[in-house]
Amino acid sequence: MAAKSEQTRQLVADVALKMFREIGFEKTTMRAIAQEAEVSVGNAYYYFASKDELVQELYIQVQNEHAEVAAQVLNDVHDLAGRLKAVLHTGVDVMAPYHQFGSDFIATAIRPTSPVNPFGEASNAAREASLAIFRSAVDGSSPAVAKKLREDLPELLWLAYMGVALFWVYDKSEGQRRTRKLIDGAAPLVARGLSLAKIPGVSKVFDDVLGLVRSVKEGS
Amino acid sequence: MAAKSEQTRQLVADVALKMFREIGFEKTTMRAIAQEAEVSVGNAYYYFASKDELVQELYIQVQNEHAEVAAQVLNDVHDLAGRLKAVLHTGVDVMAPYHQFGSDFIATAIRPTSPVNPFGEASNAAREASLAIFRSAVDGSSPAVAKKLREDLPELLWLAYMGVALFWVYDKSEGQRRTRKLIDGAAPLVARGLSLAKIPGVSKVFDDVLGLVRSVKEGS
DNA sequence: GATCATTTCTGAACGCGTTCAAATTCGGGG
DNA sequence: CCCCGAATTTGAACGCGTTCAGAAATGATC
Repeated sequence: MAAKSEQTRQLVADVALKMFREIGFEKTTMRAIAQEAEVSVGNAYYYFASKDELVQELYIQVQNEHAEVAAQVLNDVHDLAGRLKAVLHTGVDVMAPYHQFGSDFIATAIRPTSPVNPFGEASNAAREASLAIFRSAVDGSSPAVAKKLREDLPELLWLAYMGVALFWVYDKSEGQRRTRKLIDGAAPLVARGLSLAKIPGVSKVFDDVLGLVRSVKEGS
Repeated sequence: MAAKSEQTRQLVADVALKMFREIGFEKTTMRAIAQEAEVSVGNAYYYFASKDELVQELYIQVQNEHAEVAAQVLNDVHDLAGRLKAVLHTGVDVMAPYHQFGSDFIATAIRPTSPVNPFGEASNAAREASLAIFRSAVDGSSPAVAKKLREDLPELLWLAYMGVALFWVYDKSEGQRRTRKLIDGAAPLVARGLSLAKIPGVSKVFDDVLGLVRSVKEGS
């Protein structure tokens, strides 16, 4: 029965995520996970090559939940500011249970060799899923976003989202109220700022920003 | 002789920084530092409570060097774009020897409990020194920056600088050419973007951005 | 049911950052 | 010169993430 193997894997992952949530990253030792799941340490390593891979498991799960919840909410909102708010707020919502875990997660994720590094190979799928949310938020908005912005905007918004996530990690206000405030304030501002692209003097600056983004994105 | 104590401290710090530069963060173990400096492991810990504090030593040294070099270069440049370029390029210059060390440094620094966290208490002095560079770059520029921007701009630029540093860490192009390109492209764009603040329709958006920044910066 | 390769599992061991009780060295007062 | 409290130094020990040789369970083949 191949299910037995998968069962052990799930057991370890479930125990780990539960402990991450309840007692944080550092106190959740591999030995403690193994003991709680009633397997040997080596057995946990048979399924997860490192503690980081257990973090990746969490990352994927949170990401999937975000995509699901955001898609739901986006059905009812049509202006760009509202859609941005929706995506960002739902993002913070799904991360909420892991707030105390956040700084350790980011310290792990920021290392280029980490499987959870959002810019890295190992999380291509997760990043694409996350990018798709922003693409949907932009493409589905009415009034429509200026054509020339439509291609690069989702990626820039996703980058901004990484910034919001960083802000959220450091946000010690109760319920991370300041992050909510930032989202509520920034989303309409971004929408209004983008609408300025029609003003002739401003348009050129926008073009140059996009040009710079594109030239820097590619290597060389 | 109190100098003997200081001598040991310096010896440990010097050996550590040299090893950080030459073989990176992970291979520079506390045991290796102790052995190279010909002291016991415990003795190294007598002067530095953790490996992180040795990283802090490096951080302060790099910061001081940046302040010094930047102040020098700023004497000869007067337009905002040029001054920004100068500060950013010199920043990258002084970090250069530690590029391979960068990701480990940032992973350490991003943890709120770390002494090198740029937003944390322990590096107030270093942050103020860094902020002062940007304040000088803004205040000393001619033509002058719009009055209403002058107070908050240095902090925002410093924040952007943190972003550039992050980009630099991930930049695997030879000599970090892409980071240089980003700086050369972004600095004039920022200067031009700021000059748009005079356009009536744009001015209001700027005001709102500043208002948001201020309201989010303070708690609650 | 016996055989055997493969998958799954075990726990001791390694090197790491860090801690700490004890040993050593130092410097000033008798 | 000697003594003593403080500063400095030592190295064994702890818990951590990770590794790995080998034991146990599994399932395909006859």
